[in-house]
Amino acid sequence: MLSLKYIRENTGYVQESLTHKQSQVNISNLLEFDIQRRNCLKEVEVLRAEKNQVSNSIAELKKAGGNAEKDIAEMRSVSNRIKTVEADLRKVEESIANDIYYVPNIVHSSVPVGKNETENIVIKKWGDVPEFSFDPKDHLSLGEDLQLFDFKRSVKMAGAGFPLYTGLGAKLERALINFMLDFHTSKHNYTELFPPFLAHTNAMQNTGQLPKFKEDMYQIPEDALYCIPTAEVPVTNFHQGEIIPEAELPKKYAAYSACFRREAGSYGKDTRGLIRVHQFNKVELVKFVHPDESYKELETLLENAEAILQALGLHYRILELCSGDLSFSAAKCYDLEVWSPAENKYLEVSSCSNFENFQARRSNIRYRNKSTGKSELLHTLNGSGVATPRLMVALLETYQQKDGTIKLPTALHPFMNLEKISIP
RNA sequence: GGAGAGUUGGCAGAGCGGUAAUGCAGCGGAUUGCUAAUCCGUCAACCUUUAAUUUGGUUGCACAAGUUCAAAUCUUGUACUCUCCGCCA
Repeated sequence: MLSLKYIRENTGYVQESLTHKQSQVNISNLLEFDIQRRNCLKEVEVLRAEKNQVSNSIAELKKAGGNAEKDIAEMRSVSNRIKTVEADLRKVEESIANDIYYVPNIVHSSVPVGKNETENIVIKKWGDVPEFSFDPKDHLSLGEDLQLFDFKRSVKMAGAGFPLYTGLGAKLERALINFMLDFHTSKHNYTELFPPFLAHTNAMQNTGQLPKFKEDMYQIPEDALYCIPTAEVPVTNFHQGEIIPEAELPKKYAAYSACFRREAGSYGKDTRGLIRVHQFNKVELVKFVHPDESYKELETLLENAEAILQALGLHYRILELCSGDLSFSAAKCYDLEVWSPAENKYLEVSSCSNFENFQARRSNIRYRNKSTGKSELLHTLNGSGVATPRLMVALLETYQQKDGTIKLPTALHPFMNLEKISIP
C-alpha cells in the first residue's frame, strides 16, 4: 500500500498513476479523511497535553499530602472531552484504513502508458517458431495418446479444472519442478524454501491478494485460512516484520508450491486442458532488495526466468506490460510467454514484477541503512520461474515427433531418466 | 480437544496504578600512540514547525473494550507463541 503521507504530498502523481492504471479508485475521499484526521489529532493532542500536565500536578500534590480535589474535577471534564474526540478520530482512521488498502501501487515512470493488454509492448523474442513436416497435435491429444493426464477421472475427485497427471505425465511434471528448483538454486543462487500452502488473512493482505481479490481465492472459513494462489504469499511473508541488515541484501528465494485459483468470472475462456486450471504447480522466485537496486534486480529476475525456457529450448517472447494491464500491487511488470504450436499463440508462463515498497509497507519489512543506522522499507520483487501447466503444453507440442513420441530436451534427461516419451 | 505459562524498542530484560529502568548491538560525536578501550548523545510512529537530519507536542508495553482524576500495571474478551496431557500420519 501507499502511505497516506505520500498520497498527500504527491497527489498529482498518484492521480496520474491511477488514471494510467485504469483504476476507478477515488483518492479525494481519502484526502478529505486525511484533513479530518489531522484536525482531530491536533485537538486530541492539545487536550492530552493538558491532561498530562494536570495529572502530574495531582501526583505531586498527593505525594506532598495536599488536596487535589479541584484538579481532579477539572480532569474529569477534560477526560470526557478527550473520549469524544478520540471516538471521532478512531472513526476517521477506520475509514482511512478501509480505503487505503484499495489504492493500487503507483506506476513506474518507465512503464508505457496504455489502456489494456492490447497495448503491451513486445520487447524480445527468443528462438524460432518450431516448424513441422506433419500436422502437429495439440497437448490434449498428445496427452491422451501417451496417457500423460486424465481429465475425466480428475472430475471424480475435485471437478473440472483440477488436473490429474498420470504415468510419465506425472513424472514429467515432477521432473519440471525439480529441474527448475535445481536450476535456480545452483545457477542463480536462490535459497530454496518449501512453504505452507495455506495462509491466513494477514499474510494475504500483506502481499495484496486481500482485501481486493477475496473471491478469487479458495477459503477455509473454519480456520480463517486461504489456499495460496502463489508461493509469493508465504515466501514474501518469510521476512514479515523483520529488519534485515543492509549487507545481507539482496535476499533471494526460490520456492515450489501448488497454486489455487478460483478463476471466478473466467468460465468459458481457455477451458481446454491445461491452459487455465484451478490448481497448478509453480516455482516462484522472490527477492528482497535495496530500494536503489530494485529495477536492476527486476532485469536479472527476468533473465533468471528466461533461462528456464532457454534451457528447454522453447520459443518465447517478453512483453513489457503497459500501465493499464499492470496488476494492483505492481509498479512495473514483464510477462514471459511461451509458444504453443497447436494453439498457434503465445501462452503466459511467468510475470516478473517490481512491487517497490508496496508489499514491504503492508508487511513491515525493512532493512537497516548502514550509513544512517535507520530502518527503511525495502523493495520486493517476484516472478514465476515458471508455472508448469502451459510450460507442459509448449514442451509436448514443440517436441512431438511424427511417430507420436515426444523427444525430451537434454536438460530434462537426468530428471526423467529417459530421452523420449513414447506410446505405452 | 483439555490444562498451564507467556507476549514490553533491533535484541536481551526490569517495572505490577502517578513522566517506559538498565545492558548489548547500530548510528553520530569526543578523547586516548595504533586489531581496541572509555565517555557523551542518539536510537519507533505520528502531528506541528523549519532551509534543515530544526522546534514544540502526542502516541507507543500483542489487539480490543472497561474501571480510574490517572493504566505497561487492575478487570473482561480476542489473537498468537511455548510447555504438559489426549488423539493422530
